[in-house]
Amino acid sequence: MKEGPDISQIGALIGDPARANMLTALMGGQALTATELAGVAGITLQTASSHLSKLETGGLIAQRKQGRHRYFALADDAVGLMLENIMGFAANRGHMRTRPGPKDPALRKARVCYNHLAGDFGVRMLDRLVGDGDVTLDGGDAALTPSGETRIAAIGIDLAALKAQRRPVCRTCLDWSERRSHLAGSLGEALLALFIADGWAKREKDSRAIRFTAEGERRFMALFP
Amino acid sequence: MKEGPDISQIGALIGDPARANMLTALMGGQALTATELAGVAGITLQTASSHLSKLETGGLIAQRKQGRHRYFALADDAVGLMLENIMGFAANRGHMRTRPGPKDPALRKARVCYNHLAGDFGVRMLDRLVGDGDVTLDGGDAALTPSGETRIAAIGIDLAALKAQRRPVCRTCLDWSERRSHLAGSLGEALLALFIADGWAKREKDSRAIRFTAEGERRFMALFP
DNA sequence: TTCATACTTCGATGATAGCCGAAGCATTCA
DNA sequence: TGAATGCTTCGGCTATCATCGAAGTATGAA
Repeated sequence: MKEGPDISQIGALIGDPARANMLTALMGGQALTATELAGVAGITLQTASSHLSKLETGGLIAQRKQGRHRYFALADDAVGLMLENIMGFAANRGHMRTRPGPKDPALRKARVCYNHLAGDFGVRMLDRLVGDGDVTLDGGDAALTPSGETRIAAIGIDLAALKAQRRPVCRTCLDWSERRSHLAGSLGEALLALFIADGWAKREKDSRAIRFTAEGERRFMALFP
Repeated sequence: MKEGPDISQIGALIGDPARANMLTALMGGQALTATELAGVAGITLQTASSHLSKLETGGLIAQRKQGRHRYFALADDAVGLMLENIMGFAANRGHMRTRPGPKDPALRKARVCYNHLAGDFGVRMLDRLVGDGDVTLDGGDAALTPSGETRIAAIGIDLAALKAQRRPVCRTCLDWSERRSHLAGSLGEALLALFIADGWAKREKDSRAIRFTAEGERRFMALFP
């Protein structure tokens, strides 16, 4: 026995409630300071610092120093994909944090998944792109077809800039609430950023929820009917 | 905060080395007794029993009584998919169990992923089916096209029987060694079972590795060139 | 320089949980 | 019926680790 990767180290990192809360908060996509993360986990700064260093050596998060602040964020997309995957399983087995709160429907409708759009809206968008032949799927990978490139460029995304990066442009990510995939990768990130920059939607304070304005929702539905 | 599913419970279950070893062993797909699982985890029967009851109430495994034996197995496909996903991440971050052993190449070539074929062979098979237009992908879901149904039936799979079941016929599963998807679902299970029943391949003892005979490999390559 | 903020490190404490020995059920076999 | 096997439950031990107070380091502001 003793073959293959060791999942217990990753599991142990996620297994502590304080660390799990921090990771869930970081799934919101914004980099947070140690003090903020201590707040969401409900622990003191010292304890949080200890947790954060463990998460960092485990490769789950990365920090960026900026002045006297240290901003922590998920290490990369892969962490977000894995966490969303586990969330899907947990939701499936009834491992919910508490009773479903009032924010639950909003989360299921539209939320941030690390850096891209998830929930009903996110799934709908990918469904439409695939259905129209603009995106092809190949396992966890995805790719834009020529017609898709035209469509995305028409929306106002600078595709050349995305392709210049090393990370994949298109990826799929399993949605925990819809149990279907939505669009991740640098394109997924750019699309969400565009929706927010154009005022179609904005992030709720201290939550992963995304709220579309009436006008924004109308335009979104027009783009992905 | 405190929104969405709680990943810490799942993480804690996977986070203990003994339990992680048991789950990895069960990824081999065969149901094992408490005594056997205690062996792979390197602990006594009493301790193993305690771990197993935790895994069961957590929804990760299920037991089947048979005479004076109790056979434990992963609860369902979803558990296998999640574990393989975490393994992929762990391998990616260098969380390996030990140094890569002699069995490592064999595992990467072909192995069992709960109940279906994984590794290079598994990925190749799905690639071919998708490339030939026999399987279409849609996020984590997949579906057979009419031409695919003909092809699968020609191989000798009773598709009607698979469709009669409630579980999905086609699913994709992210492969930890190849970092691409292979075919899961009842069709993935049926195909592996067929390869073994026809003597093309057989399971290695006490390992997830699958060894193809020379003749079996030739036939497999002819089917999925 | 002095003070304040942001965070880390050290040290001590306490609770959790893994672990095993022993005893208790349940099933099968002789 | 008695003995053996397979597994669970109980009780106590121990080690780990999360936690926080206190002290230390680093950056920025006054």
